[in-house]
Amino acid sequence: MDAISIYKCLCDRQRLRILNLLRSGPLCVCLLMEILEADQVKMSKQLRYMKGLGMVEGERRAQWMVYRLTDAENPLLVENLKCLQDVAGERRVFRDDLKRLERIRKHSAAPPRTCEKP
Amino acid sequence: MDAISIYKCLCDRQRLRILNLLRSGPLCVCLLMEILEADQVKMSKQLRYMKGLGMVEGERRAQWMVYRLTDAENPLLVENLKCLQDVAGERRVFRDDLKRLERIRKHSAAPPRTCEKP
DNA sequence: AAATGATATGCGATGAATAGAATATGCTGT
DNA sequence: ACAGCATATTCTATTCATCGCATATCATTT
Repeated sequence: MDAISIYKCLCDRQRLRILNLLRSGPLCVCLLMEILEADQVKMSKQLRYMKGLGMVEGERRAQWMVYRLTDAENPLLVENLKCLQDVAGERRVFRDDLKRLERIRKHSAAPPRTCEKP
Repeated sequence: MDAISIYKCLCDRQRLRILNLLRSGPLCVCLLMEILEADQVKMSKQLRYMKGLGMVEGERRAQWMVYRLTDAENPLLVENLKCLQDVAGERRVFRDDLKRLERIRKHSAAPPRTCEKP
C-alpha cells in the first residue's frame, strides 16, 4: 500500500465517507448504501477497490457482507484516517453521516435493512 | 483548499517529488526540471496546478521563476507534507532527489542553470 | 529591436477513472 | 429445487486528467 495508491483512494468523496463511517465499526453494504444514498453497484465497486488496497476487509454474515477497516499498519493511512473527522469542507457531511447511522441503528431495531453489528 | 483537492494533488508521483524538494526551500523551475528529469511543459503545468490550489507560490527573479511552499494553514496538508520524507515506497526516490539537489548546488557554483536560493 | 533563454498557455489527442445497465453468484427460507 | 434478497462482476459508454506539440510571454543580452 504505497503512498500514491492511498492518496488516489482518498481523493474520492464517497470513499472518504465510507472510511469515515467504518471508523465507527464494521458495517454491512446495505447500511452503507442507505446512509450514502448510493446505488448497489457503485458501493460494491468502491468496497472492492478499497479491499484491493488492503484498507478494508469483508466478511460474510449470512446473506450480508460486513466490511471493516483492516488493522492498517501503514502510518500514512492511519494518520489520514485520524484526520477524517475534522477534514476541511467535509466535516458537516461526515458528521451527518454518523448521525444518520445512529438514527438508523436505533430506529430500525427490528425490521428491514437491519444489520446488527457483529 | 478542501481535502479532496489536496488528495487529488498528492496522488501524483511527480507532484509529491516537487513538494518534497520544495520543503528544503524555494527552487526555480529549471532546477526542478533537472532534478526530476522532467520536460518544461509538464513542470510548468504541475506548478500551475499546485499554485491554483494555493500550495505553492511563484516569484519572478529576473528570467527565472522561483517557487516555494506557501505558509500552508491547512492542517491536513501540513500533516501530509510532514510525512513525505518517510512515505512508503517513495522514501528512496525522495532522498535521492534531495541528494541530487545538494550535488547540483555545490557543483555548479557558477555557471549555467544555477539558481541561487534567494 | 532582434536574438536568446526561461517559463507559461492553448489545444487536440490519448489514456485512466468512473458510471450504468445487464447479469452472475451466494445465502436463506419454503 | 425454487424464489427472493444481498452482493459481486463484466462490459460498454462517458467523463476527466494527462500528454505533446505549437506557440506565446517576459526578461536579458547584444
